[in-house]
Amino acid sequence: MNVEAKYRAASLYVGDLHTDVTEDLLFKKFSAVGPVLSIRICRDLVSRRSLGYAYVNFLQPADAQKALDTMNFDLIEGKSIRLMWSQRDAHARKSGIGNVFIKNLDKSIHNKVLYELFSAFGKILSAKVMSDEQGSKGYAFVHFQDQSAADRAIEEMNGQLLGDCRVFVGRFKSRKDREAELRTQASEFTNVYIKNFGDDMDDERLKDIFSKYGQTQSVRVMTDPSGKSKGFGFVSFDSHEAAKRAVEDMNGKNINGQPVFVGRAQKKVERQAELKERFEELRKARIRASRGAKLYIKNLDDTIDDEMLRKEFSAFGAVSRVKVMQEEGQSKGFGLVCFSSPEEAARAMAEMNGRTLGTKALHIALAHRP
DNA sequence: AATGAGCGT
Repeated sequence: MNVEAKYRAASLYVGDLHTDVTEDLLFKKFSAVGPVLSIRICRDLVSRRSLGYAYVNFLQPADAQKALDTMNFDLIEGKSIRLMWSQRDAHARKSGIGNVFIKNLDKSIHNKVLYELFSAFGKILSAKVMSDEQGSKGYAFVHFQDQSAADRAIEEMNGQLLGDCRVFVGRFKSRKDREAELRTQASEFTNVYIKNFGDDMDDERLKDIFSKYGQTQSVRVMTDPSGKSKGFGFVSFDSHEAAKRAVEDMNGKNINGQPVFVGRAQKKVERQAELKERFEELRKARIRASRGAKLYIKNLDDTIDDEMLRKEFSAFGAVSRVKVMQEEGQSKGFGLVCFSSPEEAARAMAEMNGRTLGTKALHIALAHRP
């Protein structure tokens, strides 16, 4: 074995390091196992800030093995370090072979316990419970060296009760694969959401209306505590084809004399994510629209308030917002006026800049940050 | 509910 290969065999990767951890500290820690040839904490080229991982190069491979066996998940600066053999082949690390995803993991289960639980199935390259300042996030990854070990772990562990939770254990899927899978599931929906049918509705009648599209599994009109319809409900069909027909045929049709919305039922989180995204879009659009349409006004007379400012500026266009900045009910002497277009704002600035309002001459500029 | 991050001299 040449020199390089020999040292390679004694190199450990240390991940999940606190950024304050120094070479010195690591040297002291790992020297307790055996002679350390070198330590390298990887740092940002410019800021020199730790990237949160390091290499520990032992002189003897046996010492590296010993460190791996005895120091994995030890806490440094309160963070559990993750030890692995240095594996420089990116494909070997990222192929996903042998990688297992675990969710619904009892929060009391930490890295070491996870490692011990799963090492029964084969050699583990890396194990990690995802966590934040609050502790475990309830999901984890165990990367086995061999796919066969991963398969055994899935077979044996999926659905087991660990602590108070029945864990899910399955093959790891990349984000891309996972998203594709979710899209496929969504496209094969069987559950249908119906809204805007008013309060004159019950399960039986809703079932009557939708049964013509296929066999239903469950039909439910959502009600308030007094039992009154909330105007929306769900119909779950046996087949996707039936659900699809129901959506295609019923969406926009009248029930109780009003057009109803009929579409794929979304999960709550999915719906929330969509609403959030839509809200974000709206916010961005508003910012885009207000670019160049917002005036910053200084040297305001103390007596000028929102209403007066609005009145003065409305002559130049549609004022969407006015605000005289205040502190303890007292004008701070400056404010903002937003128009619906940059043209209106420019006109207002040309006409009003320097004009006296009350006792003082206005100083107007375009507000830069919308 | 949740499908990482991470590889140098």
